[in-house]
Amino acid sequence: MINVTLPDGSVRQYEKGTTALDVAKSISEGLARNVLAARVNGDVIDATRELPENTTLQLLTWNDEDGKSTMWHSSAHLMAEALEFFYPGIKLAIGPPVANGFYYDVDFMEHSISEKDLEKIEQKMKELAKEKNPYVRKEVSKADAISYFSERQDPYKLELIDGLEDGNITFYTQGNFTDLCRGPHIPDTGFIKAVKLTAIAGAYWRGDEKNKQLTRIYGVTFPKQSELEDHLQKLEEAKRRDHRKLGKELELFTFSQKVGQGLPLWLPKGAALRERLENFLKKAQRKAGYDQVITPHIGNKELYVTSGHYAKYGADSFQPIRTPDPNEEFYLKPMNCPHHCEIFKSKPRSYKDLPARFAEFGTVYRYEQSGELHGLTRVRGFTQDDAHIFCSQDQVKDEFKNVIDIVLYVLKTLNFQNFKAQISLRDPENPEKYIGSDENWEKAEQAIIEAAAEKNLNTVVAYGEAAFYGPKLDFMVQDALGREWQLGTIQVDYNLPERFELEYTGADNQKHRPVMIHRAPFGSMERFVAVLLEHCAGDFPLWLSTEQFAILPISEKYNDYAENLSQLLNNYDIRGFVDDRNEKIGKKIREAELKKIPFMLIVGEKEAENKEVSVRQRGQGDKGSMSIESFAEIVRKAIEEELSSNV
RNA sequence: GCCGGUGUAGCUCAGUUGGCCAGAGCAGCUGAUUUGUAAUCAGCUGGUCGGGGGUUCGAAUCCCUCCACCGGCUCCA
Repeated sequence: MINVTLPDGSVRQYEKGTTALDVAKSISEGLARNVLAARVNGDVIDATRELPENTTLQLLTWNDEDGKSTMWHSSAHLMAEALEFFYPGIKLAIGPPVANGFYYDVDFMEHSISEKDLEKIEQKMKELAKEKNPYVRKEVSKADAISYFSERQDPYKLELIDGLEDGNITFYTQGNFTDLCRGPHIPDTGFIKAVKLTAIAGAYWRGDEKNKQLTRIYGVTFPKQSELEDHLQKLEEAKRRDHRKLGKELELFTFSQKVGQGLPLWLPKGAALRERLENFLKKAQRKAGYDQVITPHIGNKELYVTSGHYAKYGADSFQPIRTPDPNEEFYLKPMNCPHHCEIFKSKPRSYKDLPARFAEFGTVYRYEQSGELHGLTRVRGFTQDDAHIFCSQDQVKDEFKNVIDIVLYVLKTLNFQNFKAQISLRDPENPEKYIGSDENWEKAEQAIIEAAAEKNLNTVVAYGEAAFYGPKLDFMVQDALGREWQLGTIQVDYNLPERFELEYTGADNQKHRPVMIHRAPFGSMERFVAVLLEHCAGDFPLWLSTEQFAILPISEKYNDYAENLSQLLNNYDIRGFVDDRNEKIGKKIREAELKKIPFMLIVGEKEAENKEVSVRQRGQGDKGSMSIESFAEIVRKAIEEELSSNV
């Protein structure tokens, strides 16, 4: 007999040879139908494998992340089976589950495949799924594994086997398909009820662009057709919120082939939005003791030789700007830090001057690979809400906490609840990759960890993700498709103060090297606006809206009254316009709603007589009539509330 | 940069077995209408069919090439 401990703490006894699936059946048939895999003593294994004598068991279903990924992993095998049916002789590389489904990388050899072929592959997968073929696990020796894939002339699997230990190799077979695989897998293909192959893309073998490029097919499967439909609906919603689409519709920004790839043009409404965000942050920074500075868009080559960026990125960036003097070269600035270092150096500094905080909305240019460009999130010219703090090592922690406060204020004011904070530290295995003394690194890493803890941040620690010049703390949020984007960042830098030979005089009258902290709460104006657009679907908070109200006269007779109201609201510092076109009220309302204007003020005979306005709120409909003063008060209070989210 | 896809009016899109002057809706302009909470009606304007080259009696449609965009890969100070 074996003892099985379930998550609720209860212990049950079973015959030797019992599987997780048997346990599920003993609890209920319904549960058994939903069990995709099992967590046994911490490891996720097939639900069909024999349980050890003392087992802590958790049955995994579609509601568990591990259940889901097991299903998707099995789906990748199912897709491979279908692919081999249509394209005999193809070579399979790897087929793992990912965040939103699975993929398989395939070398199609002489075959070619396009999106049109996906449907027939889906159909075949569904057919195969209906056969309810079990996924059968088999342990094989390394020699047998090699001989199996040698016969099939699959160089990719052979390379993978080469890296595996003998005695630790397993094959999984379902139907007519056998694959090298660690598993685990779902009990049989019948669990897969809905299939959607989503995309074809290129991917390099082992992610190295020197290797052969394979064809990657992405797909997603579900245990119910309705779940697939929900998923597709979510994708539609994501498309609706896409910042590129909204940016065009709301006339915020555009691109021009003539101006160049990745170089956004901010339209009047977009520029107004940006200005509001900048002022919002400037105000917060002023309170936090920052000084605003301004530096030019280009810098002498010497500046970047000193900073080290010339050696590292010179050849892959925008090429130099020349002058009539053949010995002179200027570069577009790829970052603001070197300029700010020179500002620090502009006069002797004392410890009493520290921390010095220089802030600039600095526009920088980076030659990103053309395939990397994406709307406003990845561009070649962008404006960082940059600042550099020069402080002593002892001040790092407090400065970090102050910056965290600003970042949180920004995220909270704009209603980003689902952000992640990542602490990036050294890779303990490769200490030689980093510059700066061990002691300073130790101190800085500790300072970040403590600052984050004291600010109650929910953090993940990533070893080896630090920059070569210092550890950092990044804030990530998700876009409409669930892709993660880094917004705010705070980085410690030991490199530039060294290279620029920055120093200050300490209380001991000795020269000391300051620590530099880079930070950008938005990240960049471009990326932040993009993510914000997707986050709020274009429904900006009132304080950010370019047009806070639209006055809609019922007929042209009331245009004068409307114009007066508009002036009045302007005096209250509320922005908006009068839609004095000769159109029906229904049309004016529709268009104002589509333009995402927060308040529509409808005026006609009644309102003109009673000196009132009829207020309609975006997405909520009629709010009734009131005086213009009451309306102004409502707006004032709403904005005050939006901006008061103190940390 | 690489793989795959797309490019027709300001916007959204029809039109591709090569063939009458390249179409629609919205937007814009003109006029009628003077309107009560998500589209009033009529007329008009607008396109080197992404750029260049080629095949053909004839090209939006077929071929070559370049550019941009989209989905990925790689990269991201």
